Amino acid sequence: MTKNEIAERLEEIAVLLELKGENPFKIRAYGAGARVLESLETDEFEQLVADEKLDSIKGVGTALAQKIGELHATGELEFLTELRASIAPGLVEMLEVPGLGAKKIKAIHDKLGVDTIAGLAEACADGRVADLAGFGAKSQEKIAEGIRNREAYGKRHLWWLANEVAQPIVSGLRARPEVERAEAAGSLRRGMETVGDLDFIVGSSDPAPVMTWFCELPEVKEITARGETKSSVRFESGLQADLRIVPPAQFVFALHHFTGSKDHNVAMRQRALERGKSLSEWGLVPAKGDGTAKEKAERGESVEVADEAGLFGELGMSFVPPALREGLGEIEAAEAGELPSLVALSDLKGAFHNHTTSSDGRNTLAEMVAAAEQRGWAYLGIADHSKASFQANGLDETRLRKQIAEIRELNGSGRFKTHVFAGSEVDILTDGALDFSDELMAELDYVVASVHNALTQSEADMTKRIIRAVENPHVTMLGHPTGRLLLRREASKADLSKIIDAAIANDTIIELNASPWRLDLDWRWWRKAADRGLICAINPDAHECDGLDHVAAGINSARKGWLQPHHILNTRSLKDVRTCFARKSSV
DNA sequence: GCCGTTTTCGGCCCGACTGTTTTCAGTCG
Repeated sequence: MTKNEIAERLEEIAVLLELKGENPFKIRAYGAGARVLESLETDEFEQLVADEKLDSIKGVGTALAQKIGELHATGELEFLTELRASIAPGLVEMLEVPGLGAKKIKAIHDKLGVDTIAGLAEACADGRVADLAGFGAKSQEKIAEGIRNREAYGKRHLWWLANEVAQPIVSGLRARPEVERAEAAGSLRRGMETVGDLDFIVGSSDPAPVMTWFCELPEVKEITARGETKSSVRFESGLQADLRIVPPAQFVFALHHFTGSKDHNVAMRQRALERGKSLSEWGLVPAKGDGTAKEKAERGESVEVADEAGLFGELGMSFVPPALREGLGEIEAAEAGELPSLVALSDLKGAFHNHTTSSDGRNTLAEMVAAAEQRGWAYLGIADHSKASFQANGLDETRLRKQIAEIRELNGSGRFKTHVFAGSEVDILTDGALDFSDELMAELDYVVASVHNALTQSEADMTKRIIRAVENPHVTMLGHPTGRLLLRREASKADLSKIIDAAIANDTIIELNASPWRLDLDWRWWRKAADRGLICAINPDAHECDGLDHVAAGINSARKGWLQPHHILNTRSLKDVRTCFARKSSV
């Protein structure tokens, strides 16, 4: 069993133990074990298993090492099998209902004998839930509502769409006279590919009118909590938003706290404690002394900081950009002054994977180039679909040659300042062969090779198929390597480690497809891959002019992957990109 | 279940809000 599959099993154990009412710290240990496994490189993990050194991993002790070892060797774990058998799957599902946690689910199960969502809905309908100790009419109605809207409430939201909702709210908050500072925090600020809910942090000494303004936004469908300093609302789409208002002096601490991630915060707090201080959303206060952190902060015992850089500085660290705050080594790097200078949107000088009306785009070649010029890009790559993608009106050899000629003519005309590269998004056929001949591909400036069919091949077949394409000397870059569509379609099964190795060995670039629905290759792979020499191309996969702006989503992911400008092809000058393409095509 | 420059036991991050309670447990982030 692979390391990520093992991590999933540990996560499952954590959930099941929670429903059993186990010691919360034991539960946390399983969850922490799962996360630490996910962060390990596969080779590293396999070595540790071979050496029987699993317990040398921080967060993995004797018990977890034994269980991980058993899962790795046999793919099964008796402990888990028994645990599963002892808990009805319906109880696990109930965790998705807002307001229901392990304790309440246990009470419902123990006292009412209910072990399915349907059974719970019935128990709400006939009033049995309200009669339970610790429950009442309101809890019952909330649970019933949660079951009815389970699908919409449980759903995550694409970063891009959530950001479109969030930005006007941030602007609206900042425009209010009572508001000194306002930011969107949470996973949105960290640039995660999907977002569970929105978190707004406001610094103000007069919170009441701000709270009212927020709760009365026209798009609010329901107010799920309303207090003096915190309110939660739900929008029509099911997206939930929280507003927290703190005194201006505490704004930076609250912003940092609610930006997260949880792992990052835990590490930051531990670091503060090592220095005799306690960090919370209220401030950075001495760990010793009377009262809670909040009380100390209110007595003025917190250090004062003007911004987050000041907060990190107090803990002897350089500023950690929100994108890196995932608890994946950023604390250590910041302490050592070894944080990367992350790539920024302004570093991009163009992009390579874009479509026109020749295949399935909505704008013509000239319109797309004009849009690139408007954005100040030095170059734009056109890579329309190849003939195998007939559903996308892919170009055959004749139409492609005609397009190449058009592009050469456009470049020669001097009509646009933006240079156009003639490329193609060539289908990787089922067996790994390419949809165009080597001769035709040699006529292009570059080739993006992508998989568009037979996405459900076995891992072995898909890996072999993609590697064969990556090894073709005419393939400049691999497009959307896993084919995933966020929240809609799972990634294809493939051994990405092997594919990355093959790309590095063959001087082939891998795309970070910046379409907000794809963000593929996922940011979690990039840090180590780039360290080993993999070059990235951030490509919007634009199907219309405005689609070029999706590079911003790609930049978010690239930053999360610790990428710097020199890791990314499209930060290079026109001249350098030409050199890179020429080297590849002269092979 | 994990961890240790207070090391083999006793901690483990912490606060807001809700609902059901009369002082707090549960959920959430």
